[in-house]
Amino acid sequence: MAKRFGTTSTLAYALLGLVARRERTGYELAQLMREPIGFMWHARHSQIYPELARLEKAGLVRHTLVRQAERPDKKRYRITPAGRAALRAWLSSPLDESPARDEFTLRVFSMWLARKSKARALLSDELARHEAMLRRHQEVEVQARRHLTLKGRLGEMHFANYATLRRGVSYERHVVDWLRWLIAELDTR
Amino acid sequence: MAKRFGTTSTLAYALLGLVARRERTGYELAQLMREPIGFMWHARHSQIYPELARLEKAGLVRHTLVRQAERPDKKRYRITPAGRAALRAWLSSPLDESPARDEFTLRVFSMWLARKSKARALLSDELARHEAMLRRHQEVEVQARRHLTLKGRLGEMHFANYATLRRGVSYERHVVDWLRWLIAELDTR
DNA sequence: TCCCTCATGTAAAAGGTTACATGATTTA
DNA sequence: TAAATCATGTAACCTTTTACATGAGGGA
Repeated sequence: MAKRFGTTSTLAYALLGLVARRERTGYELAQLMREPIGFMWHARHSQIYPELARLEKAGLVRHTLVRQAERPDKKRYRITPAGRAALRAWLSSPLDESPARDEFTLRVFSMWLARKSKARALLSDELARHEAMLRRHQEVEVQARRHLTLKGRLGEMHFANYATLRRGVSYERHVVDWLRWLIAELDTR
Repeated sequence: MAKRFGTTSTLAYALLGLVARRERTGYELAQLMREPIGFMWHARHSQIYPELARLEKAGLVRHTLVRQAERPDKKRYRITPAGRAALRAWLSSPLDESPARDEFTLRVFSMWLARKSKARALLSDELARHEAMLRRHQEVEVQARRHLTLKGRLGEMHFANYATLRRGVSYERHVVDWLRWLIAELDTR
């Protein structure tokens, strides 16, 4: 009979998804939650450390202590078979659409209250930010494409990386296009 | 000297943005947080009613009681000059990027663990959902375009509506394109 | 008869951010 | 000398979800 694992949050699966790929310390996971996977799910170290403890209590990960001389000791976590099974089960579990929270678009919705100069500033700032993001994503995408020739499990893992990066590029491109259209419209009126 | 309004959450501005357009009851706001504005910022009635009370205490909205015979009485809220000022100030306040939380892409990131049939099911379900959303957005966009000829404040308000809808259409189109690419890639490998 | 709509709230719990706490080593 | 990196944690607070609570009227 299979064990139940209490309430398992999405953060848990974000962490499991990273630890499934290779062993990680809490510190490393906190770094990763900024950049590569952070574009999909963000978390701070204050949330990560307790969550790792919970995952370990549930038997989904286990850690070994790595003693260090010049640096603080660290805990290296790896996924257990139960953890991998939980992650796999989550993949095909029903997905209910996550509530949208887009503060920028919310501002655009009330933009008609602002003076045109303020509105323009808001839009061009955002455009600059997304143009920078687009460039950054594209650079990483080029690197990721190199690993694509691999076959088997490892190849599929690299392909998953590549697929999520493509999404990032596609997303930023759509935002940039929309913002450029919006700025042009605003200048015409 | 201008009054300070404690900590004002993004939800507060979502509500103010709606009440600035026309008087609303809490119940109506809760409906709106599902569909039109709900695509930008979502909230439940259990969050909305207390927030309206806070906004009123801060002097940003005021309500009048509307007595009804066959239905429960309701509170009709309208924005105050201070509320409109707060909303305007928020528009040009510094915007820090909101943390990404996209459970679907997170699943794609760990998709390599699943059997191909499961992965396909996950992707085509999501594709169907976004294709439906795209159609729905496009329909509303057509209606919104009709109001675009108006001039002045009202015209700019309708333009803001139209702009956010365009964003919705653009977003859904990017997701649909990405998912179609991903499914095609998966079938090729 | 049962569920949905209208209409407003409160309470408990979960999820997430900010701040507090420590301490050695390296870089500017 | 000041700040950043490595490395782990806890506590207080705010935000959001889920559940509890009430009650009349209309439609399947």
